[in-house]
Amino acid sequence: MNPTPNDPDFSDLLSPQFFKALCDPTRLSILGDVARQEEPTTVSHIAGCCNIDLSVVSRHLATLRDAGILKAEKRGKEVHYSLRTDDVVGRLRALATALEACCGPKSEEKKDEHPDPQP
Amino acid sequence: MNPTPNDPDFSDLLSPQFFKALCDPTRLSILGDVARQEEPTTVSHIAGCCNIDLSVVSRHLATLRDAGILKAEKRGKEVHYSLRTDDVVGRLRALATALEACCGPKSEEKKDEHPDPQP
DNA sequence: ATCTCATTTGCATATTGACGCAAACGAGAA
DNA sequence: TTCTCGTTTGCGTCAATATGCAAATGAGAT
Repeated sequence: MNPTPNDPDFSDLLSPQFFKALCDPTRLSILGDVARQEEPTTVSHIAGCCNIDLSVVSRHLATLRDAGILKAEKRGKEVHYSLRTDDVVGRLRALATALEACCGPKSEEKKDEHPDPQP
Repeated sequence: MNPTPNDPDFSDLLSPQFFKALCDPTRLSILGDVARQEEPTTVSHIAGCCNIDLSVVSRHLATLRDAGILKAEKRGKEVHYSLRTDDVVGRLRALATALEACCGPKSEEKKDEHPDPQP
C-alpha cells in the first residue's frame, strides 16, 4: 500500500523563487548572455546587446541575483555579474534526480532503495 | 568532447515555453502534487488537495501539458495527468551540462578535461 | 433519447509584472 | 568640494495572466 516514494518533498527543489526568476523571456535572454561571457559582465555591457532600457536590465539582473542565480561584485562604479554555476547546476541536477527517483521509469519497482537480493 | 571556448547556444535549453509554465507558484505546487502520485491523477483529485477552483486546476494542468511537462490520458470521463519524467529530467540535465561546460568552475582552464566530475 | 459526472471554456475581475523615463544614489576623478 | 559615469530606484502605464463563477462540452450510465 505504501509506495514509499524516495523523496516525496519537492518543496525546496520546486521553489517558486528560483523558477519565477526564469519565467520571463527577456530575463532568460539576459541570463544566456551572462552565461556566455567568460568574465563577469557589467550592466551596461548587457544592455548594449539588447535594445531595452538600462534600468530594465539592471532590474532583471537584480532579480536573477536575488534568486541565487547570478553573483554581483561591485568593482568601483561598475557591478560585475556572473553565473553561480555550481548552485544552478546543483539545483537542476538535484531536481532531476529527485524527479527521476520519485516518478522515474523504473521507480515502480522500488528495488533501488533497500537491497533486493534476487535479480 | 571538444572543449569549446563558450558553448554558444542556450536558446533551446533556456526555452521560455518551458520555464513560463513553471513560473507560477500554484502551478509548481500542482506539479509537485502530480509528481508525488505514483499513478496518473485526475483533475478533481488534485483540486481536492488544494482549495482553489477546479477550473483553475484544469487550466494549470493544461498549461503544464502544453509545455511538455505533463502527459494527459483520457479514460472515460476522466483525464489522467502524469509527469513526463524522461523529458523533464532530460531537459534539466541537458541544461545543467551545458551550463557546466560553458561556465563551469573549471571551464576557465580548458587545457584538458576530467572525464569524471565527482562531487 | 435523457441524466449525471468530469472536464473544459467563456467571460469578467483582480493581481502581477514588465517597461520606460527621470531622479536619486554611489564611487572615483578633477 | 564639484563633476561625471555607472547603477539603482520611484513612479506611472500597460500588457499578461491568475482566479472564480457559470455555461458548455464530452462520455458513460439509465
